[in-house]
This record gives sequence, C-alpha cells and structure tokens, in this order.
Amino acid sequence: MHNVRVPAETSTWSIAELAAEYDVTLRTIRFYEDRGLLTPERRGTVRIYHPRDRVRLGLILRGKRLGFSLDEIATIVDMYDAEPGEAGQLVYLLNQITTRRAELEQRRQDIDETLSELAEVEARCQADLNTLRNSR
Amino acid sequence: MHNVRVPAETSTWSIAELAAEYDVTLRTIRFYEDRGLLTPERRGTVRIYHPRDRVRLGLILRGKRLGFSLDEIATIVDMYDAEPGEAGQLVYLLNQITTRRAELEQRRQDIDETLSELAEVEARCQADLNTLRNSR
DNA sequence: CTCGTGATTGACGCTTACGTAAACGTAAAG
DNA sequence: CTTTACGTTTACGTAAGCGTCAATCACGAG
Repeated sequence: MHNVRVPAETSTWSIAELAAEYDVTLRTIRFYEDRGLLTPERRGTVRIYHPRDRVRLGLILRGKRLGFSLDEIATIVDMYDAEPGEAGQLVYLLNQITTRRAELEQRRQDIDETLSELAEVEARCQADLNTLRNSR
Repeated sequence: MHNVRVPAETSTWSIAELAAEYDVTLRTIRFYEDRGLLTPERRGTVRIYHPRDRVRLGLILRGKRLGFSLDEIATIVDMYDAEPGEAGQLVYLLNQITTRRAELEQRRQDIDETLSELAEVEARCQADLNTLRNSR
C-alpha cells in the first residue's frame, strides 16, 4: 500500500504538494522564492509552505496569466499584506492601486475587443462552411 | 521651417511614422517582421507599410498587453485575414477561436477578481488613513 | 559636392523566467 | 545496510524580446 497520509492538521505543504496543486515545477517555486515572492519556513533545509505562501503562489500565477512581470507581481502581491504603516506609505499604496486599476481596465477593454472580433471571424467561418456544404 | 509634409494620399507609412504612432522602436517593428508578423512592401530596400500592416501592428501590441507570446499572437492575427479555404481549415480556425475565447474569458475573470481585491485593499488603506488623521 | 536626415543590414548584448543536469543530504521501507 | 523517495544547492543553458552599436546606403537641400 502507498501509505496515504491523512495528516490531522495539514495547514502546511511540501514544495512538491504545492507544485502539483498549481501545476508548476519545483524549479519555478524555488525561483519565485529567489525573487523574494515566497518566503517559506525552513525545517532544517527543507521548505515548509504555510497558507500564506499558498495564497501568494496563487496570486503570482494569476498575475502571470495577466501578463505582469515578476517584478510587477511582487509589488502587487506585497500590497495585499502590507502593514498599516505611516501616511506616506498608505498614500503610495493608494497611488499604486490607481495605476494597477488603470492597467487592468485597459486589459479588460483589450479582451472585450478581441472577443467581439473573434466572434466576427467565427461568424465568417460558419458562413463559409455553410456555403461549402450547400455547393456540394 | 520643418517641411511639414501633408501627402495627398497617406495610405502608407514609413517605419518611423508607425513607430511614433504606436510608441515602439524601429527595432521592435523590424523584429516583428523577422518573426513573420509583418510583411511590409519594399521600395528598393526601404519598407513601406500599408493599412493592413498598420492594423496588424495594432493587433500585435494588443496581444502583447494581454500577455500572449509572439507565437500565439501570430496564430491569432493570422486568423483575422485567413482566406476562406477548405473545410478542414475552417474547422481548425473555429477550434482555435474556441480555445482563444476560453483563455480570454479566464483572463477576464482574473482581472475582475484582481480589481475587486484591489478595491478591498484600497478601502483598508482609506480606513487606516482616516484613523491616522483622527488620532492626530 | 557635401552635409544632414532617415533608412538599411548585421551582429553582439542583455534581461526575464525558468529548464536541466550534477552532486549531495536525509529519512523511512524492505 | 541498501534502496527509494523526496528534498537540497550550485551552476550552466536557453528561448523570447528586444537594445545597442557599427557600417553602409540614398536622397534632397544648400
């Protein structure tokens, strides 16, 4: 038997478990740590990932899907668990948010345009297919 | 005076004009040609860009904003001016469209999630700022 | 003719985001 | 004890997407 462990309290993950869950390689996860995006606990030399790390990995991958660079993703993700801090920090954060929001809205517009254009192409294809079928 | 040319019929552009309009470098435009994304006319050795090329450049840059690779962009952009062709081609195109649509809708969902989370962070920031102001 | 402007083709460099060994440690199972 | 599974660091390799010279034409103005 394969010794299917059902840990009493799995609020931590190994690097392999996280990799499997998000379908990335170990290399990728270690690389993100190298870039300061993840900071897992160390038990000896072994990495232990906590819920916080898991959430951040999800955010990182979503950022990637949106076409942000890892540097950009770093500033975005760090906004999520920023300490209250002083007024200057807060104002900086608010400005960052405004900037990112503008970018995201631009992207959404790009998506909507592309989707409607794809719909046109699709309609043309369907029409051409029908023409082919009728001329047979 | 700077000899502001107002050509009687500007349905073509130089590489510099296109670069200025889309705010990219000449190198970038030539690179896209190298990758088969643009195919300008040649007058001697000089590149002449027609409306078709201009449109394609716009599509390419939009694709980049959406985080697609140049290879992916190539297949997308080529769908736009695909010849009617035979049934197999049309079916292939329709499948491509389905795939791209799914990707785009995933991205839009990513964007919406990110936007609403940014709104939360923003609210927290504003609240913290108010707290700071009141405790002064 | 000469100069300035704008174009061309190499060709090498650089950053990002990992892939891919190589060489090694550790702990449980057989 | 040896194997197996899983983890580690170090380090070189690579593909994409341009940046950045350098050397060279072509042409209109003066």
